[in-house]
Amino acid sequence: MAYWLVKSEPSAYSWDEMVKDGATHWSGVRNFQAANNMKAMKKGDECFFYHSNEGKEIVGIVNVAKEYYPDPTDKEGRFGMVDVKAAKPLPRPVTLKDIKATKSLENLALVRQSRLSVCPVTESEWRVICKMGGL
DNA sequence: GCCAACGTTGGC
DNA sequence: GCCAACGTTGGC
Repeated sequence: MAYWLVKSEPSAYSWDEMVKDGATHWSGVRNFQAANNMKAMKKGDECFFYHSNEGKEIVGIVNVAKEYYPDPTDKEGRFGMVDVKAAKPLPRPVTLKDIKATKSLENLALVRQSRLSVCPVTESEWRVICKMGGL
């Protein structure tokens, strides 16, 4: 079991929409590093759902429902996507500010590489954030 | 709205 | 294969 963090701008696709849809195609990623991370995802892996730009907080958890396959929105055919389904919300959203103030999360990929839209989370980081989020 | 960081593109 | 120019992301 591996852990990840995926970002979305609420104005583009928010957690509320994610919950309403139940499941969605995580399409539109056009960054090789992010795509490589998606390639490494296995069915059942858990991902934090992070709101960038507005909110700047982790609001929920989604599961990988389908592993990496071609993204039909990429005409070049170079990138792929995964399917994710909504799992559960965090009782208390964990903000970027909280994360930055937490010593054990200083190496979180989200903090170190703020532009990477799909990044890995270690098991210990996962546990720390879950605890902060009230799970 | 600004700007820093960084990935990508394209000329050489 | 290097590197400058450019575009985009995302925090502030």
